[in-house]
Amino acid sequence: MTSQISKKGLEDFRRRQFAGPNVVCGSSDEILNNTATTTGPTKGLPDARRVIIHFDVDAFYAQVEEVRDHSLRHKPLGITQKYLVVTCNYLAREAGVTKLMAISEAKKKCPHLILVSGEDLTPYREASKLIYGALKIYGPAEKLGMDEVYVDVTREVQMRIDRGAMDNCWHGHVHCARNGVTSDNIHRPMDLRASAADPAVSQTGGAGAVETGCRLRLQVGTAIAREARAALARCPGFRSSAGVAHNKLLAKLVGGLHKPDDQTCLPADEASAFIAPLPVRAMAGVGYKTERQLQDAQITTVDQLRCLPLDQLSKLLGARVAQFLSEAARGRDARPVEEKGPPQSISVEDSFKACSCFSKVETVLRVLAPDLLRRLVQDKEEFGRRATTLRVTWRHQGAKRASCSSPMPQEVALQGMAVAHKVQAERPHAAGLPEMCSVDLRAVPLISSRGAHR
DNA sequence: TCAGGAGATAG
DNA sequence: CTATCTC
Ligand SMILES: Nc1ccn([C@H]2C[C@H](O)[C@@H](COP(=O)(O)OP(=O)(O)OP(=O)(O)O)O2)c(=O)n1
Repeated sequence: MTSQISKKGLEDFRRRQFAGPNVVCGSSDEILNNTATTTGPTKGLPDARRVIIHFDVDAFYAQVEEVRDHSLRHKPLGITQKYLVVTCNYLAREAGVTKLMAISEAKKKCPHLILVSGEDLTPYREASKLIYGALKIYGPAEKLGMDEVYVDVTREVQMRIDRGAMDNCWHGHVHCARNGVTSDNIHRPMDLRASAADPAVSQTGGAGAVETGCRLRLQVGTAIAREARAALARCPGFRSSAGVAHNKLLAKLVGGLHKPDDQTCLPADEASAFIAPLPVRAMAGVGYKTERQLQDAQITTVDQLRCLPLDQLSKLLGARVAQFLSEAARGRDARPVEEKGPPQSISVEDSFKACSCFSKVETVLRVLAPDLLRRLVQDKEEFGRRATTLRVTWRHQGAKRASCSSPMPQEVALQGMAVAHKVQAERPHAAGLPEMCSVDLRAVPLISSRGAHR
């Protein structure tokens, strides 16, 4: 009910500043005290010894289009899918356009907004590969979606320290929790921004005291992040933001604080005060449902989460989520950076004005099926894999999605139609019944066929 | 979740 | 298969 981070008014403005580190409980140095160890590439190292960088390309689709067509640069640009501006460049954002805004609204905010269709994701997938390739040279890398990459640079950091290849400089911003953070879009509390910096406490890089131990490791991490972002800007040609911290959770949380085209480091002793005032929804993993459940228990911020005993949290959210959140609320996150390899499924989907006539569904399937098959052929050429199962998912207006699977058929479109007919036959034919408004074809799992590669 | 489109993972 | 979450 109350205390939505999305409410209006003064009280909310204050809350939206997430600034006051009025930590209710928990010490301020959980991370340094943490003795948990991780598995994977840096297995055996205490959490605080890792150096993790989270990279996020700014306004990804928009930058891809700007690189493809230089005439789009220096103009407000929106990328569309159906009637949505799915993302836009930062010139458009200055004019008030936001991610996932309706085209009509975006045009009102910014009449000169240039629109480019982003319905074909192929160029973005290609760009994504280049980005990943450029970043993975710094250490084990994990791709999240198309434009984000975690890199565990612990070894690279250690190597530089061993060689004495340090410059004793902090690169980019070093976050100070006293400066607080906000969210520029009230509907997106996960997109954090640093509040106006207090010059007395803010730090924007440069040299200072000679650092040692964990601080030195992070400092070297900021040099690596700067180099990597410079490389990205030169070769594939994308500006990006980055977060440098001791684990994935914190690196991602601070990574966007000085977006666009800048980086932020979070020293271990700032972590607790930094996350305490954040809304729980800011943490990746806390979505719509979890936020609501926590709200029902009067929990909206991370420090409130800290105060709830684990067993009570488990009853609310289940043991797994509770365990993760309990750690996360204290700034701890032992999840390793994992190299995932190629995707395990390929899907194509289209939505349309609700329609029960089969001709529409058939028309859509006759486009989707060849699209899917093309991508499967490409995947086979690239990775020597094939799919065993076809899953058809559909949605009726106002209803939840439903799906059914079958062995991968010869004729994908025909299988889709068969499913559509079966679904229709099983529905009562009452007038005014909601009609189908989206279909999705998914090939899964993608497994190596014998004699592949090589 | 008001939308579009893709992918992962838990139960 | 469904629910939830992510970008
Ligand atoms: N619900 C979503 C979220 C993201 N994307 C796509 C469009 C984005 O360009 C890309 C990356 O998502 P981000 O959330 O990182 O957003 P941007 O990179 O566009 O902008 P920002 O500079 O805020 O990171 O993924 C999408 O299609 N649908």
